[in-house]
Amino acid sequence: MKVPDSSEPRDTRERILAAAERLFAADGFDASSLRRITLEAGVNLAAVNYHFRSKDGLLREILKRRIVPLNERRLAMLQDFREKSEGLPLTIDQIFEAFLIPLYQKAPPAFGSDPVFIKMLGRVISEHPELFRKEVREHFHPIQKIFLQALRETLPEMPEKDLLWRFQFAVTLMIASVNQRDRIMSASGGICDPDNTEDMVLRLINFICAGFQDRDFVPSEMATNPKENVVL
Amino acid sequence: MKVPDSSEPRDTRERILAAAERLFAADGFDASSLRRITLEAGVNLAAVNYHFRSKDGLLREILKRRIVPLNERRLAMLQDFREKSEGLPLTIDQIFEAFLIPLYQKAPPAFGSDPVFIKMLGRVISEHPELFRKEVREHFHPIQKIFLQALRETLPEMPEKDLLWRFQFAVTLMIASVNQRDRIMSASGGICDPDNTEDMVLRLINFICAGFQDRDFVPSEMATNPKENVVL
DNA sequence: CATAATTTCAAACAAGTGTTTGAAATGATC
DNA sequence: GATCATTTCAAACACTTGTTTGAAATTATG
Repeated sequence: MKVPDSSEPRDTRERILAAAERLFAADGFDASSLRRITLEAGVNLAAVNYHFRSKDGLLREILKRRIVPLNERRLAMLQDFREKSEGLPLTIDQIFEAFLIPLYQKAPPAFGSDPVFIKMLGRVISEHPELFRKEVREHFHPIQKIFLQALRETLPEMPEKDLLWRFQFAVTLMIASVNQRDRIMSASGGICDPDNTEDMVLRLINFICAGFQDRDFVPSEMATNPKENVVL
Repeated sequence: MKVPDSSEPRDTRERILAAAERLFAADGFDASSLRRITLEAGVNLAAVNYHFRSKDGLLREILKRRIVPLNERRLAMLQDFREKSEGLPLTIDQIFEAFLIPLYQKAPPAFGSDPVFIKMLGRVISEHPELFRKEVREHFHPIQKIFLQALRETLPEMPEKDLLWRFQFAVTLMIASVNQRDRIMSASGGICDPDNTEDMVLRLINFICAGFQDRDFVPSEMATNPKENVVL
């Protein structure tokens, strides 16, 4: 063993998964070489291909390990709210609390105070959207369906397309807020601190729920008929 | 010349810039090799290093070319609104129309119907946040300051920190909506179509402006005191 | 037209990538 | 304790990357 703190005997797989998740989140998928991952994990280079077939296989394994318990926590929280409200439709706040908060919780086993998984998710989604289309279809779509149904019960008068768009904006913002934490921090002059996860997620829920409120928005003529030759 | 449609004589620089911007937007910075870029541009491989010093230099040149006219269009639109409203504070809708719409316009010279630049921006921001920190400081921060000031005039009673956070959410969502267009399309079953740029940007403005409306949000006990050992 | 500066080009360079290999080490099983 | 399967390891493989080189072609200048 190369690493000094090698305690457990047969944890090669786990060490690789932990190091890879952390590096993917910090530097992205392509930028995290297998040599770097195996070095940080304290295992041999060939171990990744032995245990996970390929680098892609390693990513898929990380995803599988995280998504299932994440969605269980989401559904449990939604169920708790349902029991409390006894038949009445949930509030938008409750729906998005159940949808967002589990994402920003430390996933066991924890690798630090960061919500590493969603950070990794954001990076890989924008870097290699095709790499886990299958996992998205298999694990995210069913959950999304459940939460969309809850939203429909709460907002029965909202047109389907409006509801869908706003929900997609919510998911997009949810992912990107973690992904762009550096930009947020620097652009706000350090006043907005995405590392204060609890503060950020509550503000996020508040912003998203406000976005579901109806308002009468009439785009200006400049928006619909932009002048000059630049067309929208 | 390798390319069949070589018409103009000394446009090597422009051809590289155009091909690179398109490829960076479509596949990301790392995934777009100089060989691919120069092949699509119909120029020699070494031309990039000759004209732009390095691959990083090429990216910086693209950024410089786009950001300046973009911000000019933003300020012009803001000024138009100011003249129309004669001293009165602008509406939130007007502020974000001026901030967002120029971003989604085709930038001249146009390479297609896509708003290529913001797509590229989103990819590079999440892939290499450090690569254009300087450009952000130099060109984005001043603009942001102007629009934040306008928001402050419109919402004088909102606490500074709340205003800043919501503005950062707006910027984050603005970038990510283009960046995650594939995910949005697939997750909504094709109902939400980000390629319909005009529709998306109007919905985006509506969603963002709603997020600036005040509402009384009290996080549930589950949000502030999550049960079990998973801490926020 | 000759000379000088600029630009293009094919070729090679050094470094890094994911993956494979086959032998050594370790583990479990009888 | 011998036999078998599993796991580890150093080394090499085939490939791609951004960059450099020095000569050829082109353009501009006197």
